[in-house]
Amino acid sequence: MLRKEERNSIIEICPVRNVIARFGNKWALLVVLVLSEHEKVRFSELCRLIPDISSRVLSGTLKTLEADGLVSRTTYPVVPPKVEYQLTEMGRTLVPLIVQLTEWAQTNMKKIVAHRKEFEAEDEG
Amino acid sequence: MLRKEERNSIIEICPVRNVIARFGNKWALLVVLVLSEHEKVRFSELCRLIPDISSRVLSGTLKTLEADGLVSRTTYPVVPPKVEYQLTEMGRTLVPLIVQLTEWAQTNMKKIVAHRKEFEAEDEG
DNA sequence: CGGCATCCAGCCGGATACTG
DNA sequence: CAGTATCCGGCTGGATGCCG
Repeated sequence: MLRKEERNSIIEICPVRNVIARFGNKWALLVVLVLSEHEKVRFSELCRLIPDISSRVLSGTLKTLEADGLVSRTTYPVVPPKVEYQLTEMGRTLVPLIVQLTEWAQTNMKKIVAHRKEFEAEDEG
Repeated sequence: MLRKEERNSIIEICPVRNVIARFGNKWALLVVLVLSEHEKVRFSELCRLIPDISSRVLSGTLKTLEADGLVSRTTYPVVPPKVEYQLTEMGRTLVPLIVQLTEWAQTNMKKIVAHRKEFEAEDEG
């Protein structure tokens, strides 16, 4: 779950790598984004909001985010169980960056895709 | 190299996922960052500037970035071969975002690491 | 010098099934 | 409901070696 330290090297000196590693997580950013839009979200809600994620992976993603202190988890002692997730303060500070990222992506995606096609084409010929 | 389309789902509708996928690439962001600091860089220079990357992986990373149109590659017809990489205009627009990301990381890393330790500790107990 | 080919290990995440 | 357990395929990236 928590990746194990990533052996030595620049990595230890460079905090970025650690963060980026999180973002490498296929669903982490999306989960943060979704949480940023909903205040408090139950596990099953997240499952519905992100249809393609399996419960196992969602669970793992949330646990990582929680471990990092980006997400907090609240359990209610009721039956059936109820658990709510929400962004922490720190988690919320990350949101604007992710949004910018998505905006950049939306702005440039067409060009990128086009360029990629071109590139592959040349590669073939 | 170019990951193959990622099967259907939100993914296709959501450009973000594509971009994030790139950033998931272990070295992509760092390469962009390094390129942003050096204008034109030769392959071997990059190898030195990022000691932990293997030539094979660096090559792949650069090719992906090139395919996306974030990096341009110039070959000089000389012996021994000389190849220079540099950011494209679009690539440069990405740099500020990466920088912000790194700044966020630097700002929050201590807290994150601490939180992670705590979390693991509880988990054990 | 600037790669690509090959090989190979580890991790990531998907599917499925099962619990308190 | 909210996960965990298990199994497993695929991709990523590291090491090494060769080639124009």
